[in-house]
Amino acid sequence: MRKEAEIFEEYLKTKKLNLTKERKAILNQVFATNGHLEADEIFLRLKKDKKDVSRATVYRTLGLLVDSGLVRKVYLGEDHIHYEHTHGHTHHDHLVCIKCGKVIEFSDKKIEKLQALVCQESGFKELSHTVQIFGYCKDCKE
Amino acid sequence: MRKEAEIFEEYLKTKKLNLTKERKAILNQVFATNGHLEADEIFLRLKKDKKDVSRATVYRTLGLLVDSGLVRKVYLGEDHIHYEHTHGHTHHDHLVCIKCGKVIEFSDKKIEKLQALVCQESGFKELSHTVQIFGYCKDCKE
DNA sequence: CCCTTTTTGAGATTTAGTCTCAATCTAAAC
DNA sequence: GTTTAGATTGAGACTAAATCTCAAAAAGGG
Ligand SMILES: [Mn+2]
Ligand SMILES: [Mn+2]
Ligand SMILES: [Zn+2]
Ligand SMILES: [Zn+2]
Repeated sequence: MRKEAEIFEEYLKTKKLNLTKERKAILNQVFATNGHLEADEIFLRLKKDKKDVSRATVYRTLGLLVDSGLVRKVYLGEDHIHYEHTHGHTHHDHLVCIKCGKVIEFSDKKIEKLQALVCQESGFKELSHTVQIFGYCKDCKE
Repeated sequence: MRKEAEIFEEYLKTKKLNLTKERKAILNQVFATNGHLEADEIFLRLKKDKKDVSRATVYRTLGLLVDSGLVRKVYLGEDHIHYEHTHGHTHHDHLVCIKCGKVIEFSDKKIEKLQALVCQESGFKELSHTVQIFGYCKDCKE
């Protein structure tokens, strides 16, 4: 498994961009966190760590990380986007509890295969997908 | 197939709310449109039709329509929500072309069944789900 | 060192959506 | 038909996510 900083730097090079200390700090913060992060959380954590970076740079860098394929956006039914790193994880999708907010990850090869089939039938070239199932988790249903 | 206004009125009654002319205008606008609407589009169309309704009322009523089950929110990868009416349609999900913006609808019973199975295994009670597949449509891929 | 390009941060801006509140409407009770 | 409590609305203030602007700073290649 190659290190994510290495991959990111390589990606940046192809765009003639540099891996600055700000970008590295954001990368590290994203990969230090398991689960689903919001942009502002990254901004605030870096501030606490005295690795201050502006909000603009956080958003700009998240965009680069998504483009590089190391990170993806996740829509969890809220009014803002979450991010999760994908490097070193198998692809998965989400069950979202609308009561307690818990997010359960699942992956299902069969579903993925059928989705690929749907795309094939439409002549559609898939780049990514997201599946969200909203409802009540085990603890919240009744 | 029961008329949507009837269903909406019934739903409103259970909440001790009335089907006002503003709510009716919004309902009509939503059901007059096939495809995916944004809140502001509804606001502007009503303005053009001289059936002026405030933005606040549009958002408030869309919330009621979603709660009533006649309409659902659709996330298409943009920074705002789309709405589509569900009454009289079979459930479907979406392929979204990231180049031309086209949205292709699909439905697949097998996928739905497998999703239900995933929920069952997690003890999760599904209320709704959305699947979005992003990529290039037939005309845009190459 | 010079020169060009990249990068950044502060803060302004945009935009979706929500909230407030006073005025108006509704409907049921009298 | 009057009264009255509750529902409804619109204008515009407000919030929050995300983007944009632009001048200053940093980096990189000679
Ligand atoms: Mn996840
Ligand atoms: Mn649709
Ligand atoms: Zn829960
Ligand atoms: Zn297309």
